[in-house]
Amino acid sequence: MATPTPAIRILCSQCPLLSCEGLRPLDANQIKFMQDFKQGEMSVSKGTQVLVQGSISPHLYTVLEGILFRFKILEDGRRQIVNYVFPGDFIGVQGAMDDPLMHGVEALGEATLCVFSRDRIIELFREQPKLGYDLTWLAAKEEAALDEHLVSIGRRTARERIAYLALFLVTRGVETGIVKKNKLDISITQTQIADTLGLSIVHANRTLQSLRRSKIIEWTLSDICVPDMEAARNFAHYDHEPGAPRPFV
Amino acid sequence: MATPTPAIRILCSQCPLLSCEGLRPLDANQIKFMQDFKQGEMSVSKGTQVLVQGSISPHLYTVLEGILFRFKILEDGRRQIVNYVFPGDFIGVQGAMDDPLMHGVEALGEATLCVFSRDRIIELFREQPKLGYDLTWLAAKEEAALDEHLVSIGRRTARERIAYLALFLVTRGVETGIVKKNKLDISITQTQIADTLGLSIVHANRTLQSLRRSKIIEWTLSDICVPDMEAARNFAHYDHEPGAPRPFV
DNA sequence: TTGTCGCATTATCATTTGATATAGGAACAA
DNA sequence: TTGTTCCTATATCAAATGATAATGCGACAA
Repeated sequence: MATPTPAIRILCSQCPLLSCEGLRPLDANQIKFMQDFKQGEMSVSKGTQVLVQGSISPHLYTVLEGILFRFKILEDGRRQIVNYVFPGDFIGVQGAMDDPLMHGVEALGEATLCVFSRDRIIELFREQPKLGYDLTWLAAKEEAALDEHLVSIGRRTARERIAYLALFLVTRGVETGIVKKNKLDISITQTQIADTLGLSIVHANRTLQSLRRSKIIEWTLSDICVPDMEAARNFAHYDHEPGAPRPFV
Repeated sequence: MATPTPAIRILCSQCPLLSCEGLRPLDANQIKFMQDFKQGEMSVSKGTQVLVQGSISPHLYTVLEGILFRFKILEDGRRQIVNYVFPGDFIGVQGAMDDPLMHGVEALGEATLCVFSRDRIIELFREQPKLGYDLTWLAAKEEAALDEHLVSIGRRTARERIAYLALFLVTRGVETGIVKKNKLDISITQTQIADTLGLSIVHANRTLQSLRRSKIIEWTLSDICVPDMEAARNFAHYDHEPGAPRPFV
C-alpha cells in the first residue's frame, strides 16, 4: 500500500523534471505557482499501489522519477494493464472527481511522485490557463497512446504486439532521456507483458523467445533492448518516433 | 469526403445540446463566448469521413447530432475502431496541434457538427477557464472509455466483448437521451463490430447469433436492444451505469 | 544447509479464433 | 428484367492461442 509522505523536500525550482531531456521546462512564473500548488512528495517502492481501483483519492500526482503502470481488474481477477506512466506524466484525472477510481496504478520500481490536491485543480485552470491547456495536451497524448494500444491488441499478431510494446516503451524512454544505446532499464515481468497485450503468459513467453531468436528484441526482467529500431518498427508496422517535448505540471 | 459548410445557421443560444438530456447546459456568459468562438457548422451523411487519418486539420468539432466513430488504419489495411462519438463529444484534440491526425473519424449516419478553429483554442482556456477545465474532463472521460475498451479486447471472451459493446453504446445513448425502451437506433455493420472488438467478421457473426439465441442482446443493422440491462451487465462483467451529466463546449 | 517464493521455461493437449469460399437477401440502377 | 453492391449467414479446414502441469533457477530467509 501507498504511504504518502506529504512533506516538501524538493523545491519546484529544483524539480528534476526541469532538466529532463524531452520535457519542456516551466517558466519562472509557473514554477512559483506550482510551488504553492504542490502539497508534498511521495516515494514508493517496487510493487506498491499508488492508486487503488475502487478507492476515492483526494490527490493528483505528477511522476518525478520511476516508471509505473495503470491497470484495471475484473471481479474474477482478470487484469488488463492499460498504459505505462513515465516521469512527467500526470495521474489521477482519469475518471471524474469524487468518483471511485476505475483503475489502479502500481510502481514497476522505486518511484517518487509530486502530490497535489484534487480540490484545487480548478485554481490551476483559473490562474495558469497555459498550464490548464498543457493538462489537456497531456490527456490528448494519453488518448493517442491508448488508441495505439487498442490497435495492437485488436489487430496485431502476438509477435507484432510484443515488438510494438518494446518499441512503445523504448520510445517513451527516449522522450524522457532515460534510454542509452537503444536500451531501457525497466523491470517488467512476462506476466505483466501478457496482461498488457491480451496474451496468456505462456504464449507471451513463446513469442518473446521467438523474437529473441529473430534478433528483433532482447527483453529481460531488467531491461529492454531493441538493436535496430527501424527494423523493429517495420516488423511491428509501428512507425512512431519521439515527438515534440512534452509539457508537464 | 467531408464538405465543410462554415456558415452559421444555428445560434448557440438555440444549440440542440442545451436541451439534451444528460448534458449539462452552459450558462449565459459561456454561450455568448461560444457564439463568438464558433466558426460554423458542418452536416455530413452516412459514411463520410469528417477527419482523415494522416491529414492536418485546422478545425476542432463538437458533435451536435448523430453518431460517428474514430478509427485507425495500418498500412496493410487492418482497421481498428477505437471509440464511438456521441452528441456533445469534442473531437480533434487527440493528437497534438499541427501534427497530422493519427486517426480518422467517420459518420455512422447523418451527423451535424459545430466547427471551431484550432488556432483559437488557447483563447478558450484564457477567457473561460471553466470551459477549459470541462475539456480536460471530457478528455478524462474519453480515456476512461478507452481503458474499458482495452479491458474488453484484451481480457474478455468474444461473447462478453459483444455484450460489452452493446451495453457501452446503449449506456452512452441513455446518457444523451436518445434511447427509448432499452433500444438504441444506431446503424453498425458486423464488420464494424468486428473491427471494434478485435474479432474476425465471421467470428463476430457467429457470436452475435449465439447471443441472440441466448436472448441477451438483439442487434440489427438498424438498432441495438438489450432487453435486460442488468442481466447483460452480469454476463459481460461490466457494471457501468449512466453517470453525472457530461459537460460540453 | 534447507525450504520457499517468484519468475522463466517447456511440453502436451484442448479450444478459440481466423481464412476462405459460397450462398442468400435487400436495395438500387440501367 | 438483369446485374450490381453491400451485408448477413454457413460450412469446412487451418492456425493461433489458451490451459494445465511440471521443471529449473536464482534470491532470500530460517
